[in-house]
Amino acid sequence: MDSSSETRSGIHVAVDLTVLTLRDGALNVLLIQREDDPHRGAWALPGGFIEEGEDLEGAAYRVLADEASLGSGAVHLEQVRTFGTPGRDPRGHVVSVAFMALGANLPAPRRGEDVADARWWAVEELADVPLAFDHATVLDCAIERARSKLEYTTLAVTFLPEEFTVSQLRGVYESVWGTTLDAGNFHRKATRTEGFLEELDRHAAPTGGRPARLYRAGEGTSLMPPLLRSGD
Amino acid sequence: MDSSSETRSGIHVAVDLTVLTLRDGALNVLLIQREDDPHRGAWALPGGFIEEGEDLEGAAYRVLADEASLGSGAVHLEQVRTFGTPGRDPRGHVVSVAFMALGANLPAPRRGEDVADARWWAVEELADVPLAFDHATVLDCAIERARSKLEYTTLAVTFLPEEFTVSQLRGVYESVWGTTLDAGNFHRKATRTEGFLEELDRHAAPTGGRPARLYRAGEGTSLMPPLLRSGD
DNA sequence: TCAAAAGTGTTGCGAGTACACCCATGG
DNA sequence: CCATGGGTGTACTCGCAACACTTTTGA
Repeated sequence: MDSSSETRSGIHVAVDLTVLTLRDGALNVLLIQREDDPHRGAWALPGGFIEEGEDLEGAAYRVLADEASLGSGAVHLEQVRTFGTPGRDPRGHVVSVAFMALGANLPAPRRGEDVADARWWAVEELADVPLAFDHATVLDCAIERARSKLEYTTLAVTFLPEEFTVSQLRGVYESVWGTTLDAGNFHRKATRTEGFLEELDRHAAPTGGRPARLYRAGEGTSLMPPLLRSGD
Repeated sequence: MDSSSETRSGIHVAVDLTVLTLRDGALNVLLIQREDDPHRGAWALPGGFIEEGEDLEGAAYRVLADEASLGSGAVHLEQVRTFGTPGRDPRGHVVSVAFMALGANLPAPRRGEDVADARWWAVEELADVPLAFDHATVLDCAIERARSKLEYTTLAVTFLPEEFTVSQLRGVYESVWGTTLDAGNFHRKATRTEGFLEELDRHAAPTGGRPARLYRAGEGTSLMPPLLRSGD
């Protein structure tokens, strides 16, 4: 990735990543602080230009490794949308394919090359922070995609470790949606939906009450019928 | 658009369009027959390279005009997904942003430049036809998007003229989904869903039975609760 | 009068919501 | 014993599927 600020001729293709995880029960996104112009010092989504012969997903995984020091192991990567309005990048015409990456317990990032700083931000506290380029729009788009995919897919489990309790799963929904859900109804719905959860014989260590049974992700990927955000 | 078959260096960005309409109660897609290599003589989705400084949507509308002789008036254009696997185009590394365009009563296409032929195909009869590049995948992706968006948006009306009957609207769902729906239940659902339909005082000419009231599209864009494909 | 299409009524079922209530553990 | 969280039972409501039925036209 050429991070100089000179204008470049031709159309360039980039990927931008919205990396989401849960930290302390809040939805967090990984931002990097730009070391170079344009938008030097501003916070931005990790991203980079794709190289000739490189796959879009491949480029996304490369950026994940370079700028976020995250391996491809425990993340769910998915294309969101492509942004290509001329002028969105002052260096020239850049068409950027936005991805979202979801993971469980992602580590604090090491800062990569061309990056002044990198850290997790709670999406709630991000309202006032001006982001570089059109990344505020890209971020909104990815978050809305994640929120809606929780409704009709089993994607929520990607925010959790391999073994988890129903309460933890409910916590994912509550954190991502910013709502509260009825514990009993959620338990029934989650455990009775075919393919969502696989019951284990073990229990988690009690946290002040009755110990919760452990589950792991089931085989299914779609939730039918879906789990709807109530206050919609 | 350079349609020669020589390999080009650098990464190129294109748009590919899945233009859908209803003809004789069947979902049809517009394909063009390629005049030049690669895939000379094969049927393909209309598409073209974007020019520097050109918007993605702008490029899509330009292709619609050039290759399908369709104005931007009566089509709903929407981005679907971006395909960028190296090798999908033998000329070099081409990243293609797929769009779907939906319209009512779209005219028989004039063939544009670099196009040997252009015509509508019923998507049903397309199973055996080999398409150029990865366009079979792109087409499937767009059709599935259109099918699912009928469920939770008011998009179905874009397949109809400005004034239409509830039966015609039901016909859209039946054609696109390839199902049959209960006429009475559909009528209730469509007319009672807030923002979907706006009732007019006129009736359509009878077609062998009681004349149907005319409606036009309402203000709303989302269907809540959604209209689900039953056999899912 | 009959066929055909538009539109309404009715009933039963499946699923969600609210909330009461029991279960199992630690303090 | 009590507090806390896990998990179940139950009553109410809402929306849909099925399908019978009425309305309004042309032949």
